[in-house]
Amino acid sequence: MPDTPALGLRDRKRIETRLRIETAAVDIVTAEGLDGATVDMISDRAGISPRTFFNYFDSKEDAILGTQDMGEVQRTIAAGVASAETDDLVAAIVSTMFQIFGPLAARTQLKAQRMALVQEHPRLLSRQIHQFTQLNSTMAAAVVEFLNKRETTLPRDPEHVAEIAVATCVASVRIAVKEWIADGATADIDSMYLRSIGLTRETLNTLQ
Amino acid sequence: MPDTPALGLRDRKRIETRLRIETAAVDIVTAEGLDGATVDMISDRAGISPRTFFNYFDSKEDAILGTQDMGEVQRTIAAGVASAETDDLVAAIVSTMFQIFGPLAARTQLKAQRMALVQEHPRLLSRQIHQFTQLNSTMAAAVVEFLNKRETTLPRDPEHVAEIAVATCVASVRIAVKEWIADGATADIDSMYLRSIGLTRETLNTLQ
DNA sequence: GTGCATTTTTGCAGTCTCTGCAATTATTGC
DNA sequence: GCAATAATTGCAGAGACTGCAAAAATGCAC
Repeated sequence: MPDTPALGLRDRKRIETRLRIETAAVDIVTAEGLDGATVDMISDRAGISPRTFFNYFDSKEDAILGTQDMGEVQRTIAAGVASAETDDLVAAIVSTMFQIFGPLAARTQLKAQRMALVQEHPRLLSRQIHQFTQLNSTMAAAVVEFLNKRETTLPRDPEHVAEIAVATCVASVRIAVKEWIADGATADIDSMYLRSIGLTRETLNTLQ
Repeated sequence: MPDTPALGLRDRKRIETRLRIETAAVDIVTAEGLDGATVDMISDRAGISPRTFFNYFDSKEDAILGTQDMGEVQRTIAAGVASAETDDLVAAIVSTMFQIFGPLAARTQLKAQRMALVQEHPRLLSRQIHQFTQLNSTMAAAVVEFLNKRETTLPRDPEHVAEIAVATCVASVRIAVKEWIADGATADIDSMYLRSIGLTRETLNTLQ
C-alpha cells in the first residue's frame, strides 16, 4: 500500500481534522469521564464547530473509538483469509486479524489511551463489540470460501461452521490483546499472535 | 420456583406496568421502526407519563429488550454449569444456556417479536451483545470451576480457555436460535439444543 | 375507616445528542 | 480569475434523559 499518492490539500486537511477530533475526544474523556465530556467541549478543543463534529462522526462514542470506514478493513479480511497459504483454518483467521490490527503494535499515545478507555467504560466496549460483530460476518464469508477451496471434509453447514470458527478465533485474539494490555503493552505483535494461536489450540483440546 | 409468595398490590402493579411498557415498546417499534417510536408514544400506549417510563427503564432500547435484573440469571448459570453431570464441557455450557433461555421456548408473542426486532435493528443487537458479554464472564468463571473439578488435563490457562470455550458455545447457540427464527420459530427447544451441539462439534472437527 | 409513613407517579425545567436545511467559505480544475 | 465542487457553519428543532419537588397511590397501623 503506497503512501497515498497524490493527496490534495482538501483531503490532507480532512484527515488532519479527523485526527484532531479523535485526539480531543480521547483526551477530554480521559480527563472528565464519558459523561463529563460533551460534543461542545470536544469540538471546541478540536477547533471546529459542533455541527462539523457530526460531519466526521455519527456519535460521540464513534469519535472516541476513532471509528473509520470499514470498507478497507473488509477488503483486507477477504484478501487475508483467501490468500492464506496454510491449510490451518485457525492460523488463517488469526493471522488475518493480526494483519488488520497489526498497526496497533506501532502504537501511539492515542491508541493506548483509547484502549484503556474501552476497558474502563462499558458503553464504549459495547459499541466496539458491535463493530467486531459486523466484522464477524465478513470474516465468516471469507472463511466459507476458504473451506470450499480446500474441499477437505466439507462440513454440512459451512456458513454456520464459519461463524462459530470466527467467533472462537476472535475471542482468542481479544483475550491475547487483553493480556497484552495487562502486561503493560510491552510485548511485540508476534508473541501476541503466537499466544492467540496457543490459546485456541488449548481450548480445542479441552473441548474435544 | 413458586409463584411469588406474597405479592402486595403495589408490587403486582409494578410488574404489570413493566410488562405493559415492554409490550407497548415492542409493538410500536414493530409498527413504526426504531426511530419512528418515541418514548412519548410508548408511554402513552402504556398509560403512563414519559417521566415514569424512565423510572422503569434507563433507555428506550432497554424497554424494547425488556432488560431485567441479571442477578437471577447469574445464579442460574453458576448452578447449571457446576451441577452438570456430564464431563462434556460443550454439553455443559450449551445446556446451561438453554436452561437460561429455555423459558424462551414457552414463547409469547412479545418474545417472538422482540427477537425479530433484535435481528432487524443493529442498535438493539449491539445492546444485547453487551448484555451477553457481561454474561460471558460469569459463565467463564463457572467453566473454570468445571475444569478444576474434573482435573482432566488441566490447561495452562484455565481462565482463558474458559472464555474462549464460552465464546464458541455462545456463538453456536446464537446461530441455532437465528436458524430457529428463520424457520418460523416452529421447532421445539430440544431440537435447538441438538442443533447447537451439532454445530459446535462440526466446527471443532473442522478446526482440528 | 382514619391517619400517617412510604412509594410511585407526575410535571417541569433544563441539558445534551443528533438532524435537516440553507447560507457561507474554502479548494480545485480549468 | 471563474465556475464547480466540497467543507464548514449557524440555526431551529426533535428527541432522549435527569433532578427536583409536588401530588397521588398504597401499605400499615390503630
